[in-house]
Amino acid sequence: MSKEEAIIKLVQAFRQYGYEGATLSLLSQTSGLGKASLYHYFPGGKSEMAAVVSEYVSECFENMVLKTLQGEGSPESKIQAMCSSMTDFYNSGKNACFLAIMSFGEADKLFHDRVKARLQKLIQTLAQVLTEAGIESEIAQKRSLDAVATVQGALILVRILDSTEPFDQAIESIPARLLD
Amino acid sequence: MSKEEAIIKLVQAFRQYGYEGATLSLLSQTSGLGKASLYHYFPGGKSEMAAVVSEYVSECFENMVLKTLQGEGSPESKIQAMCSSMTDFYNSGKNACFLAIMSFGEADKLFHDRVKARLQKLIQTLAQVLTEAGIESEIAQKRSLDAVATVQGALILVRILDSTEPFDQAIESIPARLLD
DNA sequence: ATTATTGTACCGATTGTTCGGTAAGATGTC
DNA sequence: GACATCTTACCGAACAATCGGTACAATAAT
Repeated sequence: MSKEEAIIKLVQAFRQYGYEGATLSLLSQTSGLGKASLYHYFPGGKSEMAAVVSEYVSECFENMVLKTLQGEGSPESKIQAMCSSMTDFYNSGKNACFLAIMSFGEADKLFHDRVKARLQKLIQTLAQVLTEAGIESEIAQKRSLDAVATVQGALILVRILDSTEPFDQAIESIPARLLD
Repeated sequence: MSKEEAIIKLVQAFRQYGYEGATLSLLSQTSGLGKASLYHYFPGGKSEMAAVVSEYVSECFENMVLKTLQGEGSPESKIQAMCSSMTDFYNSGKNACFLAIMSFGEADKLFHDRVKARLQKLIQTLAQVLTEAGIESEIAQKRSLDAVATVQGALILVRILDSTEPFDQAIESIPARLLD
């Protein structure tokens, strides 16, 4: 098994159980690798596993979602593309957000700065697109923040309510909410 | 120390560290009670502590927030009152939402149904106020869902970004968003 | 005197982690 | 081509520490 294959399997475990809840034996079980083998790939132990997995997910997010905002095209089409890619990335809301997962308890102490930076980058990138659309910088910032919060909240509601409706609805509302 | 005082102290621990992260020694340390004392008050152990604390927080929420939606008065004033009481309840966003905390990992398995029911009650109560304001039932449902998601998301952003601005902004936007 | 509360010592199980070692393939030496 | 060497991938077993939980005696309160 390659390291990347291992990482992909670990993503699921951390997403579902959180940092504290994802025990080594669970990670071993989920990945199909023995505990000692996990330490072969991640000498830094559990925190390195979470860090590497976090990095991997962030790269996926950048390639799948952020990239749609940075290319050519009208702001409207970019935002539409972002909504579409977000639906894929979060699997219609069934995937919890890794940043949110890593903002609790021990994980927060370990990764707070990195998580914060990643979220700021998302908000800033989104706000940039809005200014391209002629929206004043301060308002663009506010709307980006609002959009990100709405999606984050929707991800929580999906998990609690056992329905993807909150996510679908949130995504649907994003374009109009950002561009007025 | 009375049981209620103990509960109040336990709230902080669960809120900050989550269910899995709140170890018994941490709960003992935070509450100032020895393990034996904790088991005296909560014979069911950690899961009972979480359940009782969860119940306590929910009652607080009902008395502080939901009650403002159920009394007399215009829908506008009720919603304004809800926003105000929510700001108190969540301490301007610095307090994480207990329902969200309890929707992860092991806690989700233990309390999923109860958490789901509480959230549904909030959404339904809010939608009820909107229908009083003459808004069509289906739209009322959607807007309530959206408002709750926005607040939930804002609570996450506050924690990650170390700023209460997302929460303040979310609360500020709620009345207009609900009543058009 | 009785009940409620608590500190201490302990339990088995599980935590994250490390060690020693195996199997296989690549690499080098002759 | 044959042998030794080295790296990579992996695992079973054990480590100290901590987990959630219990038993019981001591203390405090009534």
